Amino acid sequence: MISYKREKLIETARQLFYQYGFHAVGIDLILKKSGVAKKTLYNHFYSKDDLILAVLRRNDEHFRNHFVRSLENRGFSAKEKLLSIFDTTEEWFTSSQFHGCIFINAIAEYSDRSVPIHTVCKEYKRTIRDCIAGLAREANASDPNELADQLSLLLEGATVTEQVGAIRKSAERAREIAIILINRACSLS
Amino acid sequence: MISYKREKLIETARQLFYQYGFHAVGIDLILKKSGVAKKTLYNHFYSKDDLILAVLRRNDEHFRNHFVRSLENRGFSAKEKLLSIFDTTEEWFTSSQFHGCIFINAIAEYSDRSVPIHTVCKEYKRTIRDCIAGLAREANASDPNELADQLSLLLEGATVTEQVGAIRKSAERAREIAIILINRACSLS
DNA sequence: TATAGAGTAGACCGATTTGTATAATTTTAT
DNA sequence: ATAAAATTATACAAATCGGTCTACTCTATA
Repeated sequence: MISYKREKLIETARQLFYQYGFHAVGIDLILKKSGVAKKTLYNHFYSKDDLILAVLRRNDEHFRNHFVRSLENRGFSAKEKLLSIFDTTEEWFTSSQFHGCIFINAIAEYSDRSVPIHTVCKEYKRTIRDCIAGLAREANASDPNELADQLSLLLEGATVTEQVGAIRKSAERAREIAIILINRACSLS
Repeated sequence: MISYKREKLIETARQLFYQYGFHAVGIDLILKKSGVAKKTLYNHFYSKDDLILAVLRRNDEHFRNHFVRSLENRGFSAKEKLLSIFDTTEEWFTSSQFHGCIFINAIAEYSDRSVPIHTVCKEYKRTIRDCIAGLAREANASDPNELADQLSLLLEGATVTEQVGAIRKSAERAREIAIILINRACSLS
């Protein structure tokens, strides 16, 4: 028995927070856009921060599923999968309504490392890195952890650069650098 | 004839915006922390957004001065200067009260590309890239613009990764990748 | 048919938001 | 020294903030 109102709230809030920011978007706007009553919101969530947490966790699930699935479909070898990360990323960039990484955006507004919103974002980033490290291990990289950290750095850099919009073709650029790093780390295999 | 009150407001606002975000920090808090009267603020600035713009422009000046000066002092050859970017960056990361790049943080809260706050941030990023491109040209890189874009991407990636805090030693990592890219681009000289 | 759970609309709360207005006081320049 | 400018403290406005609460409606199931 899932609640459609709850889903509707999360999805509406996600879109608004992603585009306009977390502090900039008020509860009332979310209610108006979703067509849900205020009481219902506070029936499902303790507070606005709790709703934000739900949005981030939902985004985590969706994004990670999308991430992993696209890796499965795209590459055959682990090395190809590592590279295809940047193809998936490029598709993300060119999709409509791209406003960077919502977790990065959230951390920009919640810098206090002790608040749950911050830690959830940090954990997500760690999970993605570990996912990449698994692929690097599969690809027999000499130092899979280091390669994962490197590719993560490229990913973040491309995402933020694309968000700013002052420099173009970030995903392609990150991909090219990734080729160099992957070949370097997997030269033995 | 510079206004001390104006300077005080900008610096106080800079600290608060940088740590807590732009929407999260209200005018009243800035006034309280700076010890300046509200009328004085609106005598110097049209609005809160105008104050934010002043903060960003001030940050632009300071950061760019610091950036260029540290490059002058550190490296001797253009190639060394390019690399020393990441030493300067590492110092920045380890300084107290690091909360990422204020321009990136601002863009996260003001995604609308038509608002001045967004464009000022974008222009800043472009200026830094062009500064790096100048060094790359000095270093006789085969494609100085491409090298500048690559190093900018590394810089952004390291900054955001450090801000999140899930992966350590981002500046050193970016530096190591930079060595590879610089040597590749300047192999002829 | 009766009941319980979930949702709705909207009033209401106190606090806070950006920004204006007023009047007294201090600083500055000539 | 005097006039002008700048700054002060504070009250005020209108809107919005997150959140609580009441009263009413709808629907599913026992």
